[in-house]
Amino acid sequence: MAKRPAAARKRTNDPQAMRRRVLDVAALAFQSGGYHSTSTHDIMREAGVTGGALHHHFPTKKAIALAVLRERVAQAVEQTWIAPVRSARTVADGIRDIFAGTVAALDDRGRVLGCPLNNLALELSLADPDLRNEIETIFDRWREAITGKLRADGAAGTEQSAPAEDLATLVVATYSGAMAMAKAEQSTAPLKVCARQLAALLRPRGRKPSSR
Amino acid sequence: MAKRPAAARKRTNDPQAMRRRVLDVAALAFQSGGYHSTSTHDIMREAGVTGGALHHHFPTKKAIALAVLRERVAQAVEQTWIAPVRSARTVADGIRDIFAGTVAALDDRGRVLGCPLNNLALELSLADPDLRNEIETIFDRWREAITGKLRADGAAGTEQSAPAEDLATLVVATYSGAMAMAKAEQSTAPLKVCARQLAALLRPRGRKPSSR
Amino acid sequence: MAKRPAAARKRTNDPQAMRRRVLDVAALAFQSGGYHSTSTHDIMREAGVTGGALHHHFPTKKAIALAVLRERVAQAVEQTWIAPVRSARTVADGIRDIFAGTVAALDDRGRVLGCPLNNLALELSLADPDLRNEIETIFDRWREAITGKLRADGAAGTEQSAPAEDLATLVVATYSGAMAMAKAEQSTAPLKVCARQLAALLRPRGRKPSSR
Amino acid sequence: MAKRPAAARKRTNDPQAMRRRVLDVAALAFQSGGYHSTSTHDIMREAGVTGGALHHHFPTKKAIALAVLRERVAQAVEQTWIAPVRSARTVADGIRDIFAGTVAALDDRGRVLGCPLNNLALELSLADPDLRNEIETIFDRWREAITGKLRADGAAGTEQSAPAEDLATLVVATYSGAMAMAKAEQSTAPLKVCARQLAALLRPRGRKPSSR
DNA sequence: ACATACGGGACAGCCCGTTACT
DNA sequence: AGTAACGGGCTGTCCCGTATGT
Repeated sequence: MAKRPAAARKRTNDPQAMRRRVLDVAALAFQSGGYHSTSTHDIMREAGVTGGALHHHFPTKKAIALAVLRERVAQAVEQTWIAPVRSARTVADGIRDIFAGTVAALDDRGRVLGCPLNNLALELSLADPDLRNEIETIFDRWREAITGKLRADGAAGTEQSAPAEDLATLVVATYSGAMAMAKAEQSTAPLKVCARQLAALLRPRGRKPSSR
Repeated sequence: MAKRPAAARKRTNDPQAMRRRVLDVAALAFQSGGYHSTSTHDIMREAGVTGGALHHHFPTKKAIALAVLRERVAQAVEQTWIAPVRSARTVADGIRDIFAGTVAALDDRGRVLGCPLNNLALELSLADPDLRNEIETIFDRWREAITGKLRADGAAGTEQSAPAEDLATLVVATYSGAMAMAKAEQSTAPLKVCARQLAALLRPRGRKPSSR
Repeated sequence: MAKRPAAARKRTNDPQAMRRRVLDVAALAFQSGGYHSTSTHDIMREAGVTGGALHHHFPTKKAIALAVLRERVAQAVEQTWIAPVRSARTVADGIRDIFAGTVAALDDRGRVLGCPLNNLALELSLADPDLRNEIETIFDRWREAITGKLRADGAAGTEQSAPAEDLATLVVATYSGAMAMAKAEQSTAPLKVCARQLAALLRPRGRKPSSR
Repeated sequence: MAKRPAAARKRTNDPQAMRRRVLDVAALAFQSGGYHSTSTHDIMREAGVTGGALHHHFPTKKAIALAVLRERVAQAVEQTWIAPVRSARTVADGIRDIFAGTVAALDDRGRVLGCPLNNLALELSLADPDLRNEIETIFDRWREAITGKLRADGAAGTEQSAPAEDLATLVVATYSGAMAMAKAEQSTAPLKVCARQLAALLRPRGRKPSSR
């Protein structure tokens, strides 16, 4: 009672899988070579998708970038930062583990590709307002997750010397910058160093901080 | 008996000026739109240079990028960071002033173009080893200048809790990351926040900060 | 137990209305921008029709063109020329009124789109024999209507100096050419001028024209 | 001590020849298939020109169309209409000869390609203001040449019953329309018919035509 | 030192048509 | 009858680099 003979090669419509494949390929390519260096043909070839199909799902290259930001980069930030920070005992613990995890992942791989958000942020922020907006949103959510956790820490007795928002900004900035340096030097050293510094900064100081 | 009247003569043999013009234009274009988004024709048009002349000075586009890194970006880092840090009273003072100066400069202008070194670093580090090398060198010099000054501070009695190299890395990373966020948000707020945090961090512990 | 609520139901099975909408949209688009400049997607979007539905009614783009010629352009010629000429008192009167009506219609609208038959004739006559054939047929019917009326006029006492077929050809050619010039100049002036000339030509010789 | 062996294939820069080749090919292609049906690749292949060279001389396809209008179509109108009309004994004679020449030329060839000006006029007048402007200019010059000659005829004793401008418009419109019909029917018959009618119209009234 | 002409190959986007599916 | 996914190929444009010419 098979509806279809196995021999006949048929096209099977599976838009979600195709869309997923395209975004996976594009996300990797954008991170490896950047947005402008990645041609739509590269994506098509790599994802095994024809031009017509690609154009059906993403009318322009920018649409791919937007979807990558929304459905891949945001998700990556969520998985590697937001969720771990929230589930960590304290922010300091979370950050330490996140840095350590990132370093381990990079050491496993050969090349340091850098932070996907940062890569696209620097390349596209000035190029297009829509993309910039999306990028900003991801940065905001990232920062807010840390802010929230810092406040929770404070409420739990771990006092901080500075406003939670500011500390969160510092953390995000330092991570981003360390990633940029790691990419430029092709070494995880900057990440390790910055992890230590941030840990020291976030560690409750032995005695009450004088004031400020 | 010249075919063209002297008045219409446009060609002024001044290779150095031409080279300078090309690099100025390219440096700005690379920062505004990135390396790949800037075509050689853009540069030619903007600099008022023909293809032949451009090719005479820079055989390839990569050569322009290299020259921009060596003669413009390195110089910018030298002027905005290395020299000020060296001539400052302490690292903390220097950094505070540098951040303040950067913020002021950005506020004057409309758009936040980001750190030229960082921009090119993220776009080109993986694309070409020569360029990556050049970028790494600039990062190194930058960090070393801070390291040296931190050591001098320490010798002068201002103690630091962490190795000078590590603190320098943190400073560079934080500045780079803050610049990335500033570019993404088109706001100088991240720079201001990070400046405050770095200042607190570099301030000798145990006693009240002088003022500010 | 439908998956979609009845309110959101959009699909109204009305093949004739859909077909009519497609042809209306296509006829206008072909006249405004030409056949080749109008994409099937333009038509689909404008008519609110999906690709499959369009393909169901018209397997190819050429089929749309054929249908537009047969069911829209031919009809337009019939309405604006053939019927008015037949029902006019004399050919001269009919032509005068037709030109006047056309001028009035164009003056009302902003742009002079030109004669739909002429537009498609010049663009498609050489491209496809079937289309050319259809176009020729419409031209023939147009000319024959005028020829017949001229003969009737002659039988009624209004003599003509030339064969009716030739005069009809002249009228059609002059109208077409005047329309082309009107389109090129975006002005109805050529039509007005040619209308006067044709009127003078068709006016019975030998005695003074009554008026106008 | 020859600098180079004769066997080596050399590139010889001949911009004018290349430009001429491109325009010749484009003019023919635009007339045969129309502007939109002619791809730039067609032109490149046919003219033996590479993409880079084509782009150097004509940055856009529209630039090719403009040049074709200015340097080929305008020239064709000048050669086939303006010059002959001016050098003819009377307008009537000139028009008769021009129509006859056109018919002869078309009969020689297999296909009736139509009037190049008219073809482009109908296809491009609404598409682009610059092109429309150029087309209008050519129409104007054409009409003015006839107008001028008509006035000269009048001064020489051959009276006309209508303003010279109007008669010129009629002539141009009738020729254009006859050409459109000729193209649609792939026959020179409409041209012959219209030639006779125009001749009769331009013949001074009141006395029998000499002969022919 | 500088200018113009040119070579090829890519780029993103769009085209028309078809096929799977409801 | 109608929808959405999909196939490839083509479009105009632009790219960087080089060769020819002054």
